Amino acid sequence: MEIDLGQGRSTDQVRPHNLSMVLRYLHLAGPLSRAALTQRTELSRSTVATLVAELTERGLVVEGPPRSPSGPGRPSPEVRLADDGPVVLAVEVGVDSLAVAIVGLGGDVRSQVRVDRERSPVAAREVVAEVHRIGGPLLDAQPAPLVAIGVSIVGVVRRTDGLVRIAPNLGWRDEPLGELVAEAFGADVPVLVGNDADLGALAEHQRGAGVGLDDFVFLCGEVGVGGGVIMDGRPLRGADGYSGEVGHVAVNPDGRPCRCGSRGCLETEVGEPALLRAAGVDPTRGGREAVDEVLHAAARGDERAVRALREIGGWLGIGVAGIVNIFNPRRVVLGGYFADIFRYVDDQIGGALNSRALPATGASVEVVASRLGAQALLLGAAELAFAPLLADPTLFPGVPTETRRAG
Amino acid sequence: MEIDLGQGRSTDQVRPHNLSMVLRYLHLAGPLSRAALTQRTELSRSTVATLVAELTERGLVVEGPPRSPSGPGRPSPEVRLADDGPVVLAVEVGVDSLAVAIVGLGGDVRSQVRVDRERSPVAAREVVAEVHRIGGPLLDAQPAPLVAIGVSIVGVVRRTDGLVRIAPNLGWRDEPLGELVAEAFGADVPVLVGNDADLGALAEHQRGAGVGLDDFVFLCGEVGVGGGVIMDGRPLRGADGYSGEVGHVAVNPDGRPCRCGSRGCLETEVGEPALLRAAGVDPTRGGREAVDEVLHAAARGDERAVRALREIGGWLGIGVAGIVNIFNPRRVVLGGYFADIFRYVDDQIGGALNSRALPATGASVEVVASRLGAQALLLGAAELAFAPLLADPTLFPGVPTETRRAG
DNA sequence: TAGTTTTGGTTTGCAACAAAACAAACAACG
DNA sequence: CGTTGTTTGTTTTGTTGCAAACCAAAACTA
Repeated sequence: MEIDLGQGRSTDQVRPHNLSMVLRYLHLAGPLSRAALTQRTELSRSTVATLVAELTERGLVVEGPPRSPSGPGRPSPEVRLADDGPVVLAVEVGVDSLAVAIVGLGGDVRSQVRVDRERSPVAAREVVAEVHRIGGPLLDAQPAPLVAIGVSIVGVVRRTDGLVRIAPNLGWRDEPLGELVAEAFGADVPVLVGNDADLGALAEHQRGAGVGLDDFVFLCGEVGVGGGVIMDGRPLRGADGYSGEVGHVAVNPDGRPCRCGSRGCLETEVGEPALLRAAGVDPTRGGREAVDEVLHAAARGDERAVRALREIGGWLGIGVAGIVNIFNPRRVVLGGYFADIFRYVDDQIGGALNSRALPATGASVEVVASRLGAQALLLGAAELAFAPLLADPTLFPGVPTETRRAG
Repeated sequence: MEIDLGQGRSTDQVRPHNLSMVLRYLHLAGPLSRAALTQRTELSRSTVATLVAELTERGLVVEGPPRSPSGPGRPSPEVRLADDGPVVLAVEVGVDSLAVAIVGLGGDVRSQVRVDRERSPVAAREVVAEVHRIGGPLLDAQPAPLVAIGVSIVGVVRRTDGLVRIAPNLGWRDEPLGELVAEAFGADVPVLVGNDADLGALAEHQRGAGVGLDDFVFLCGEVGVGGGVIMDGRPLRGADGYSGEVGHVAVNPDGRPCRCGSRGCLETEVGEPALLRAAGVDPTRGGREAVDEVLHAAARGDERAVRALREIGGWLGIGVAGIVNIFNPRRVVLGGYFADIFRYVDDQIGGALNSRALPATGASVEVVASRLGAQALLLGAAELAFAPLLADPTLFPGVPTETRRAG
């Protein structure tokens, strides 16, 4: 029961912190003049100069000529992320597809491959082999230094070690996905694994519909329903990293039984199979085309499709209202197939919020569709992989030039 | 859409941070030798010496003789919080009672008064007048400098300004409670208002059943059900501060209608009135005696009381399981009247967790009763009031001795 | 009483940022 | 086309705050 309040701070932790801040501004806001950096960081000009110099020396940023239309006064050189800076490998293991991408700082997707997948259980080793088959060439084809691998997975991931505790749609239990990936790529870089909805939230927070918001929830509709929560500007994790699993919020007392043992969970009522079933499409087909079929039918005015969407929208609204009551987010971002059906269910979600959310909480929330769409998970995986470097840019370049305090 | 990553850090922000850390260690862990402080903070001896010297000069701590049974080596003087250091006024506006206390650093309750209250709507001004009537003498009777007033209220509080948006049990809507209290006491100190469950969580985290845990949920049973959530060591707030309002999680599809417009909410199924009604006690009576009556009856083996407790336990278990799924806490702490009935409902909550919580999440959680009991809310209010001072001890003593950077 | 251990106190050194003074680069204006 | 004003980069100097090293002090141990 030792109380641990963390460590005291010494002067030499100031520098990494400030380096991190400058790098993160460039990472999120894009190229900025040195003058703009001094303004944003509220540091002095001399300090920003030394910080940029150090980042330049480390090969993370470059200073270019000032942007053309400058005002009066001496123009300030533009600082931007180096083209030959570090990259990460982002991997997305989804229900319907596998994707791999090379991503640089600033969310810059250098190359990308996506392949379809059968919607059936597969061994983890097979998936990893396939990932390596399509990802290997990408890695070989690019010269920039790889610093980490980030993996997004449709499943529940333990925070401490990245173990995939359960991934129902893949038929996995307790698969050490990170280790398998590291092994396959023979890479001596860290491999970080995250839940897809958590990573979607991360990506939307930084480059999507959650930019500038400290408190929002990302809701990801697939076969199941995943949730990723950002509170106070930081991902909600929980004791083991399972926080934000909102797929099993109860929405329909008379609903179908759920694999969690309950009945009428959000997941069973608004997962993709529920929509297809309601619309009279074979739910075992699944995938984007099946959903598109329903949407097209609805656009044509097909009665059954419209009714199906309305039904899903109703339950989704109830679920969103519950989530809003619990988390009090500023915004709810709908991703996965929810983004596709959003314009058909928007009104109903609004209605549910009006009738079921607590007045104070419901009034201040906004529901929108994902802005990153299919890219969200890959970008989130990249973000996960870049996180350590962004938190302490002195980790790069990798070869430690001097002894560093353990952390 | 300006991205704000906060400010860069300069060397002179290091000192306040380290002062804060030392003070918080003493605040939470009690008296510590200087040697122990160097160990915990991982700072050098010389730094700790100057930090303690500054805190001593500010009148926050004192150095006393070493504790008697010391080992070999030069004994290290014991540093403890100053007896004549700052105090706060803690106010608790509950359903059944009002309480006021003078609290020093370290959670030291110097004096305290509690009076019963009728369970009926009252004007905010009347409540505040009563608080002043019982709290004024306490303030007059103690010499230490008052630095803030903290108020716990059974209601939903807006974070930005402490406005009480709604307090159903008091019949309040949009009452500027903080302003009223400040006015009544004519005090020129800040008045901070917080939701009771949030403050209970804060108190349990620091001095109760949540000590040392980074992730836990405090569930407070009264007429309604409030929730306070600590995640990653910090209170969950949400966009407006309404986060953690778990009273309206759906637990019973066939339950009674709730004032929120839904039906079978956690609050309607396990609030105090639900227990009394199930046990055949007049629910309008309410209060501790009524609950005690049920508990005594159950202890005697009274069939109806036992069944009532089992019924409540069942719904509470379902609610807890839902909350556990969403937040993945390490522990759930039951406060308010839940603490009193805990030993009767323990098993059922465990059963519900087994059957309804997701395996990974449910396995790592523990449900316990509050350790602070009736003191929790007052201590939480005190903690709220002390928070600014603990975060930056240079705020004390109040008279600014030199210009300080705005922030 | 002498040796060992641990800590407090003091001095010295270093890292990092701020502030001030100066130089450079541009726009606007006459 | 030169002058003036504005803004920024650069260099120098000063300050803050922590660590490390050394010595002295205060206990225990034999």
